Amino acid sequence: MATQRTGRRLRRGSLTPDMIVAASLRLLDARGSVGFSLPKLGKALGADPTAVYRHFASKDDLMLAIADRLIEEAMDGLVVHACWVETIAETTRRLRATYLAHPAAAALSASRTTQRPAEMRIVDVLIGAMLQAGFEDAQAAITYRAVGDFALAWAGGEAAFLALDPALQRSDRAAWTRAYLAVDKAEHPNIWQVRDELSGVTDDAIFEAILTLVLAGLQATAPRPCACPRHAPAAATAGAVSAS
Amino acid sequence: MATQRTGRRLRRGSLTPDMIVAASLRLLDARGSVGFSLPKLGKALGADPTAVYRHFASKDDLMLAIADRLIEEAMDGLVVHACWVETIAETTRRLRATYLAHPAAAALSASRTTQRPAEMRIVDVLIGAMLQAGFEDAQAAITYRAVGDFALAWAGGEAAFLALDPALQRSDRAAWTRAYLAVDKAEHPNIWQVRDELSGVTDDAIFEAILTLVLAGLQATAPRPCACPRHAPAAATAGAVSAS
DNA sequence: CGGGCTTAGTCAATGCTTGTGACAAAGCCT
DNA sequence: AGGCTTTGTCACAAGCATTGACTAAGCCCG
Repeated sequence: MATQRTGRRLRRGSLTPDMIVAASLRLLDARGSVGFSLPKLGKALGADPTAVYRHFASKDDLMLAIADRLIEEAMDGLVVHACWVETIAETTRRLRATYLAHPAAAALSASRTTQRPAEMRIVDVLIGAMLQAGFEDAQAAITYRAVGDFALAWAGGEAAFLALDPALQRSDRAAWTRAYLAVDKAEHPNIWQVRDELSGVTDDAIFEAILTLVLAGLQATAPRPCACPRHAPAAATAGAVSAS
Repeated sequence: MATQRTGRRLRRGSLTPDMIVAASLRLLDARGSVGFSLPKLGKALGADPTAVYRHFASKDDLMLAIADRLIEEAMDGLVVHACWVETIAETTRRLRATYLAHPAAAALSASRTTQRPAEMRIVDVLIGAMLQAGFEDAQAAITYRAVGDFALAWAGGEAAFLALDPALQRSDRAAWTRAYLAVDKAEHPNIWQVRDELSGVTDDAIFEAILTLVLAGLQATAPRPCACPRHAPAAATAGAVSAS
C-alpha cells in the first residue's frame, strides 16, 4: 500500500475509489467473501475501519463499483469478429474467464447491473451480432437479452460455487460421485446407465457443451446463419435439420 | 402457529425441522432476505431467538433444507413425456416457476445441492431424456449437466434479481430504459437501431427465447431428434421450437 | 503569508447478526 | 419414582453495517 502517514493518521487523499476497488478485489480473491467486510477492507488499506464510507455510500455501492470493474476487465480489448457466432462465443467465454478468476467478487455482484461504459459496449456488440444474424429489431432485442442474461447467469452460477469454502466444494463433488455410483438400478435406471461417465465430467466441458447448444440453436433459428466453415450449418450432424 | 405453551415456555416438541423450514419460506416470501435471520425466525415461531439451533446446526444447514424443499416443490408430480424435448422443457419451466414464486429463498440456496431424493429423481429424468435423444453415455452425461446446470443458473439468476429490494428493481429497469433511449447513435449504433424495442422485452419472453435456443441446439445436435409435429426441425419460422 | 472552508480520516457508539455455553424444565424409560 | 436425554431459554461473545461528532489536511482567496 503506497499510503503515507503523518503521525498515526493517513494523509488526506491517501484513499481513492480506484484503490479501494482494487483492494476489495485483492481481499475477495485471497480470503473469499467471508474475509471481506468494510472494517477488514479499511484495515487492509492501513486506514480506519470506517474510512471507506468517505468514498462509497454503502457496501452495496462499493459492490456496484466492483461489478463494473469485473465487466471492464472481461471486455478489455474485445474485438468484433467477422463471424457473429464467434463474437457471441468470445464475449461469453471472456465473461466466464473473468468471473472464474474472481469467484467471490463475481458471486456477490453478478446480479447487479451498472449501465457504465463497459457494459454499454458489450450490449452494443451483442446486439450487433444479432442484427448481423439477420434478426429483425424486436427479435434481436429479445435474443440479445436471452444470450446476455445467459452468459451472466451461467458465469455467476459457476462463480457462486467456486466462492464456497474449498473444503465444502470438495466434499460436494465427492458426495455426488458417491451418490452416482451407489445409485439403485431399478429406482434410477438412467443414472445407473451412465454412472461411470458422470464423475469425470469437467466444468469446462459442461460450459463448452451448453455454449455449443446455445450457438447451435442460434444458427438453427437465425434468418442469416453464419457460413464460416467451422459453423457450417448441420454439416457435422448431417440430416439433423433436414426438412421433411 | 399451532404451538402450545406452559407458562411462558414452549412445550417440548413444539418445533420440528419441517415446521421451521415452512416458517422460513413464509418469512422469506413475505419479508425477503433482509427480513430473515435466525432470531427473527425464532420469534416468528413464537419461540426464543436461538431455539432454531436445536434443530439445525447452523444457518447454512437450514438453507440446505430450504433448497431441498424448493426442488421437491418444483418437481412434485413431474411426469415424463413421450417427447424428450418436452420433458426437458417442462423440468426447466417448473424449476423457474418455483424459484420465481420464492425468489429470496431461491437466491440464497440456488448454488447448493443436496443429493436428496427429489434431486436424484430429476437427475434421472434428465439423463433419461438425453439417452432418448440418442446421445451415447459420455455425451449424455455432459449434456445432462449442461442442461441441468443451465436451468439452475438461469432460475437462480432471475430469482436473485427478484430478491432485490423492489424499489431497486424498479429503478434498475427504469435506468436501463433511460440508458437505451439516450444512447448516442455514433457510439452505439446497434443499440440505437433497436432502442425502441428494448424496454418492452419481458422476463418471460427472454426465458422462452433462451429455452428455445437451448432446445433447438439439442434438436440440431442430437443423434435422434424428436419428431413431434411441434418440434419438427426448422420447418416453420424462428420460434417454431418454442412451446405454449 | 494567513484565515477560513470543505472534506477525508478517525473515533465512539448503536443495533443488528451468527453462534456458544450454562441452565432448567419436559418427557421418556426403567 | 428416579434418572437421562433432549429441547427451549437465557446471557453473552465477537463481528458486522452504518451513523454522528470530532479533528486535522489541504485548498481557495485575499
